[in-house]
Amino acid sequence: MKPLTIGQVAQKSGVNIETVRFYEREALLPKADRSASGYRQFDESTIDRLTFIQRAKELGFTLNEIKELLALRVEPSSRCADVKSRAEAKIADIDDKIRTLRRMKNALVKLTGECDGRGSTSECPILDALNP
Amino acid sequence: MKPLTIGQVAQKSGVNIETVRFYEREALLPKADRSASGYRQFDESTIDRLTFIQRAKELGFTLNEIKELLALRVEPSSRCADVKSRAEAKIADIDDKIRTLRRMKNALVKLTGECDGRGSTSECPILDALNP
DNA sequence: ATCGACCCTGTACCATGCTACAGGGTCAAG
DNA sequence: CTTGACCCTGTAGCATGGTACAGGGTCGAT
Repeated sequence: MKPLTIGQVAQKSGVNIETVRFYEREALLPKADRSASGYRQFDESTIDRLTFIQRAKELGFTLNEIKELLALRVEPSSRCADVKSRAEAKIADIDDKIRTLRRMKNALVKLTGECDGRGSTSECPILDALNP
Repeated sequence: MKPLTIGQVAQKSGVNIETVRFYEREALLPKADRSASGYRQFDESTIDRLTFIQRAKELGFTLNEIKELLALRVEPSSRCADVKSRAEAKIADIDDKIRTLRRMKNALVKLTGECDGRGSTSECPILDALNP
C-alpha cells in the first residue's frame, strides 16, 4: 500500500499536523521514512497510533506513560519477565482508575436519582464517592 | 470543631500549600473564612475536596471539569432538570473512560499471557485494544 | 513553466497547572 | 519579648503538551 503524507495522517486521525511532528520528535511515533525529497512517509498504522495517544491522554496518562504503554511488547529475547512486570504495573494503575471512576459514577447516579425525589442528601454529593 | 490552617490542610491532603491558594483563586475551593489577623480557616471537608481534585486529575479531568463536577448538586430551586442533564453528561463521559480503560486492560492482560507462551502476536499489542 | 497546495526545518510562543520567591505580618513557646 | 515557625499578598518562573509562523523547497494539474 502506498505511504501517507503527514497531512493525510493528521487529517485522518484528527490531530494537528504540527502535533504529528511534535510526537515524532518526542518519540511517541517512530521516526518516519523519508521520500527522496525528504517528505515523511507514514503507513496506515500511524493513524491507529495517533488515535491511541489521544484516548490515552483523555484517560490521564502523560506522554511519557503513553510512550511506555506503546513500547510494551513481547521481545524475542529474555526480557519477558521485565515486560510482564511492567505490564502488570500498568494493569494495576488501570484498575485503580476504573475503581475511582465507578465510585464517581455511582455518586452521580445517586445525584440524578435525588432529582426525582426529595432534596439533596449532601452539600457536595460527589465527594461522598471517594470517602468510603 | 476548630478550624484548620492552610498548612494543616496542605499537609493532611498531601497538596502543596501554594497549590491550595491557587485552587482557592481558581474557585476549586470556596473562598476560605479568615481569622481576625487574615489567616485562612478551613474545615475538615476541605481535605476531602483536595483529595477528590487530585484523583479526578489523575483520571484526565481538567480543573474546569473538576469545578463543574464539584458544583453538581440538587438545588432547592427549579434547576433540577439542568443539574440532572449535566450529571448525565458526566456519567456518559465516565462510561466512555471506563470502556476504554477496560479495553486497554484486556490488551495488557493478553500481553502478559503471551509471555508464558509463544512470541508476540502483534508488533504493538496495545494498539489492538482500541481497534475493534 | 507556473501556480496553489503541500512539505521541510527551526524557532518562538501559548495555555494549563502548578511552584517558588520576596517582602512583610502573626503567633506561641521559652 | 524574642525567636522560629507559620501566615499573608503579590509576582515571577517552570514543565508539559502543544500550536504558529518564517523562510524555503516540492508536486502536480493546467
